[in-house]
Amino acid sequence: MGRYELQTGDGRRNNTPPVMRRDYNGGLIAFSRFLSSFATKSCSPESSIHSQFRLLCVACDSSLTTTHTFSPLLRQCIDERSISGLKKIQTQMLKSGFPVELSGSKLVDASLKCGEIGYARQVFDEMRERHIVTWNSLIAYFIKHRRSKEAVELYRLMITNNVLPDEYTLSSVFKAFSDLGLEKEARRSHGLAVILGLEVSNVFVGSALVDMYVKFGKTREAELVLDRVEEKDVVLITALIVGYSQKGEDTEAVKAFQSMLVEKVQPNEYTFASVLISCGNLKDIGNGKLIHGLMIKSGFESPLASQTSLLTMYLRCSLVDDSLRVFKCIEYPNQVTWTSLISGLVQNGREEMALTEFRNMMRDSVKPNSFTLSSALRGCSNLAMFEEGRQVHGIVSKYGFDRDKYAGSGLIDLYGKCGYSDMARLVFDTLSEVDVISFNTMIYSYAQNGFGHEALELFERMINLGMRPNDVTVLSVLLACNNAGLIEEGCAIFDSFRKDKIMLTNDHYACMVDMLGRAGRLEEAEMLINEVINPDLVLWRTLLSACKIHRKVEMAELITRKIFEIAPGDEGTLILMSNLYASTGKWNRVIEMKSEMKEMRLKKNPAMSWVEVDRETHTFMAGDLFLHPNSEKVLETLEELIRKAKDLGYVEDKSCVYQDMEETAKERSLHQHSEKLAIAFAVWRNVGGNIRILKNLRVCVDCHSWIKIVSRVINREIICRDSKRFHHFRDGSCSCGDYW
DNA sequence: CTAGGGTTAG
Repeated sequence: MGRYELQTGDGRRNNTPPVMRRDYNGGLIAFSRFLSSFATKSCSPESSIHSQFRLLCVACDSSLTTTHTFSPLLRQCIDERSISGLKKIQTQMLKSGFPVELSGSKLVDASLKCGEIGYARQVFDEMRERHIVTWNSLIAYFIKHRRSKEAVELYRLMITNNVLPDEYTLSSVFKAFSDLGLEKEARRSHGLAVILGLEVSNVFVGSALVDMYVKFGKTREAELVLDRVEEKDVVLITALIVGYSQKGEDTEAVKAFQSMLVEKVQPNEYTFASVLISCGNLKDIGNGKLIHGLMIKSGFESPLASQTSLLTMYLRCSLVDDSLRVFKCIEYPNQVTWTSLISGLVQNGREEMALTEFRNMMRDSVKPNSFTLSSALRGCSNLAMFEEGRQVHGIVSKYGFDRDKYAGSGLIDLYGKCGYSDMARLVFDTLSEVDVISFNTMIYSYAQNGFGHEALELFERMINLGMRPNDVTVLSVLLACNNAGLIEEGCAIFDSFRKDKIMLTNDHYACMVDMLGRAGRLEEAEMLINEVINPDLVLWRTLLSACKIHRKVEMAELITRKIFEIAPGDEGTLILMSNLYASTGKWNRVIEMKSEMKEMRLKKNPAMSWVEVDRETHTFMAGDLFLHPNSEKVLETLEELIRKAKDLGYVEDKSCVYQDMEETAKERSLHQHSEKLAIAFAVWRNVGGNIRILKNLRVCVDCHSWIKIVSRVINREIICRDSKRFHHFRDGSCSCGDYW
């Protein structure tokens, strides 16, 4: 009998299993205990089930079993995920005279714990009468595996079978209702919970209800449920805080958190994770830091999700250094943590760092998702980093996000901002699902590249698909019309949306003012501004720049007075006026403007251009010939390009010079504009393919006509992104049609 | 034997 040798609870050696000793005092209990200890002491699970089973058969034959006797063996089967074991137990149970109605609950539970729904369902279906626990177990299983539809179906079946749900049923089934959006049915079950008194008495039911109303977006009703629950706990209150936070009712979230502290309910990692997001949204760094301290004091600073929220909070509050300090303390950042860091850095204008962190993430073999990729792509497109963006595109493909709408709109934005709206369109056409934002991004890409008709066509398609355009859509379409000189189309679209006043913001009006103003319809533009309730600085400045284009000094002076009422000594206005006076030869007034600027300690933004050559970005500043180490070669190339351009008819446009100087000096000044230097550099370095340059200001008339001719001279496309839009120079003309 | 809440995006 060596194989039955075991250590009993009191330490004595015992060579005979209790059942063999026919111990009538508690023999059953002893047998169960024996099986348990056998199960835990066994080294080889395989043999353990087998031997236990043989013992069980002995017990059954001796009629020494209750359903309880099977528990240790069931536990063993669960540990080993042994469905065949469960089936043997069922057979044995039936043989011992236990009907499935009696053993079913345990079997269903064990089977579900083994992850085997099929067998559980089979046992369930065999039962003619089912204990409430059986229903609950199955429903909970479906909820846990996000099979909400099956959960609800089972719940309905339960009701039709006249089985009343209890607190367990209700606390899980509400999640399925919110998941499926079954609000009406959910409310009926809520009513049932009220009738059964479970809404107030059971905090599990209460928090499930709060969570459900929160998911339906009904925070007010969630509040009402919470108020009725008798004994409020962390989970209940946290569910409501989460609701506020996700709905953007951030002030409410912080308030609920504070009252939770007053009620002496201890917040935990979940609570911290959500309330910190609200602090971030509110840019409430005071409460944010306070909560950070509380989190450390309560010992909940280590769970990853709460650390991620902390990181996000600091990033939203633009405290990049603090956020990096938090990040450094995180031992194993996951996908979400990295994504939060990368997107936060991009939002704070730290694109280079964001991309470095993106590479670090890849190095650590943390998989990116569509959130991560769209953030990394936005980092690239903000700086028009084409090569870097191409590499990220490679990663997008590698992880199978080519057809994803989030990563996709990042790619569309990237190609759009790098001047390749055709590549952007290729991405757009492969998306598996498009929504308003995909359309907006694509329309905006066309808009900034001056492809007005394409943008309008897409807009029309969007309407035909029954998609509701939003304010960004309208702005992109208007911008497209503006950049392509499609004034009548733009006015028509604007008028059709004007009835829908909510859609139109100051930005829309600014776009229209720019459009009309540039077309010389200054009075109409001014009438539009007067229509706006609160015309802002940008609107007036837009009209002012139209005055500058058309050299309407008188009107400009009137507008300047208006602007100075809102913003005395506004920098942009002074620069515009100075340039207007310069182009109309009023040099005295130019000096006045400049001295005023000096008084205000304002400095004009230096004009700069960037060009990417061999994956390296080179910077050029207007008039600064010695910024670059190869300035001699650059100048040599530039002179040659100017000479060749002149052969083809280029003449300097001296009205672009806003300084009073000799004519030859004006010419020299024009020759040293930053975009000319950048192009000369790219030509000297013999860039393959297109030349792409980026400017911080708008391209001037002189450079524009020069670049047109140069594109023919070197027989290459030159793409220039200025502060507003793209110009594609090809074979002597520009995509903007000389209208910008 | 069965139950409730969290972090990232265009």
